[in-house]
Amino acid sequence: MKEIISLSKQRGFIFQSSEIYGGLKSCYDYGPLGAELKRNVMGEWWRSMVHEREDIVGLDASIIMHPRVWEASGHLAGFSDPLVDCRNCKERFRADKAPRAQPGTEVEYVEGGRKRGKLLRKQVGDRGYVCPNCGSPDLSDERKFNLMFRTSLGPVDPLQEMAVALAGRSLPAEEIRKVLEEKSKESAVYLRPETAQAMFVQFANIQQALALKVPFGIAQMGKSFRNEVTVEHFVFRSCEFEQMEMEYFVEPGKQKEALEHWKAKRLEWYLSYANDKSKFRLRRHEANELAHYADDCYDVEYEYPWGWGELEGIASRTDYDLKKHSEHSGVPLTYFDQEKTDPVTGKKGWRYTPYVVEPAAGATRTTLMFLLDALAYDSPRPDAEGNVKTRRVLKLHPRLAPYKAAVLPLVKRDGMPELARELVQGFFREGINAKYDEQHAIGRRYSRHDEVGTPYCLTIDGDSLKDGTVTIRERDSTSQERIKIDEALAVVRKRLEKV
RNA sequence: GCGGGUGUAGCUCAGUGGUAGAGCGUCAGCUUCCCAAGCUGAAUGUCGAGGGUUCAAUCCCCUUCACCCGCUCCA
Repeated sequence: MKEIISLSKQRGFIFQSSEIYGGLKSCYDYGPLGAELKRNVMGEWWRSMVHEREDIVGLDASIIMHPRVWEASGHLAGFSDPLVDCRNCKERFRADKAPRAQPGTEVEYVEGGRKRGKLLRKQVGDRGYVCPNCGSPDLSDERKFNLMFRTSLGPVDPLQEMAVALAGRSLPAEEIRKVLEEKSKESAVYLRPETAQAMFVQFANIQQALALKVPFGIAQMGKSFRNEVTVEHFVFRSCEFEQMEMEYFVEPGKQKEALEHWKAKRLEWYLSYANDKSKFRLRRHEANELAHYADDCYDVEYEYPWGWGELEGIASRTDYDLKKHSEHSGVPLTYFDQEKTDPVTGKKGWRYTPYVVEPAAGATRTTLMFLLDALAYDSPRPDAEGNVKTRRVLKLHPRLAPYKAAVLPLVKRDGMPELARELVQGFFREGINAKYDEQHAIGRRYSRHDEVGTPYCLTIDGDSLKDGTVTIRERDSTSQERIKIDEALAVVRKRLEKV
């Protein structure tokens, strides 16, 4: 992990946010190379999910939505669970998920929450639960921890409203909180904690505008925000992250089939870009870990340096979301199929609320995963000087690589730079991100491009000027072949084609 | 949030209670026609931030910020 963090910084993939100010917890910036990589990851997702599918369309919704969206989705309630710290074992847990115990009864627990040690006794408090980890009733106060970022929309400063409301009044903490809550609620809006809701909220608009027939899907990529309890593992879990989600709407009863389709399809997508296919797996959720809206769920997991972790969740969300939004908004979010027979009435024509299968991937995580998957070291070998060097190379899939080709004049004279610049312009005209590079000796340029994953290096040498050929060097094997300059573009384009 | 660790040049790291070092990299010049080449020269640090102890702190103490490794939830 340290390797990839270090490489990320050295080569301009990922920097810590606001680093000169000491950095900001869990916030990261994608540098020149990282920006390209992440764009490519997301571009490939969009291509496979939207462009190559007749049944899926795209959406790019506002990050700030009507606050009632989150009321309907359950995020406002579900995301403000009371959290409690255990004073004995220091565990932090959700009060509503803690084991219940009769207030007043005396319980035994081990000091520090260890397996063996001093036995302590204490009565269960009025709240009627104990620590799920060590069983101790010695707990901190419940604290509300809202996972959504809240801000205020509009020019009115809610703090001023609060100040006026509270001026000169002496109230207990609970009362003050009520006033603050009420005053802030008037202008309160939230940064979306997932992109999914917009696709439910715009279901009817999209279905009608494009005259879509079930089954169909709506896909969206973009930023989401969550005040995570703990942030960890570099960009793996951060408060600001990027998602790639798709909601696939199907006829009730067809969700199982769709889930099967998407779990296979999505795993295959990752594998088609990855080097080490043994590090991927599908894991089915246990009944007790399913979200309240889901009736089944699979995770695509990757074996990160710290163990197996999630890349994408493929959930069968039932008709929960559309129904909830329909209830809260009063707008029917249903689909009418003229051909089908209504199973209840037996008449032709069936109006129903579609079921949803949702492959929801983390774009930020996927970017990190591809970096981890790509990092490789060749076996050490001596260089021209006899010093043993280990080649570090990012074996990124060519379609994900920030630069597709580097165009290098072997030396900076005799017209080589001019010819190389001409060639690189040709790539730009084709929309292929190539890089002209004339700094340093050729070996060092190869090495730098290996480290950022550039799959092909095209070198203009003396022969190029005479016979119009160029050498093309392949990143992983470092082998070279000589091709015609006129054909260089076509050769690279051909190799970039998705297999 | 708790425990353990880390923070010194662009990067990787060494170091000492008395005005800071290496390797690599960077820049300039010369040389160089294929895998981090050579020679010459040059630049670079509020030693993470704030406070304290001290004649003197990068080093000792306190606070704080950030990251890494464990413990738990999500994409």
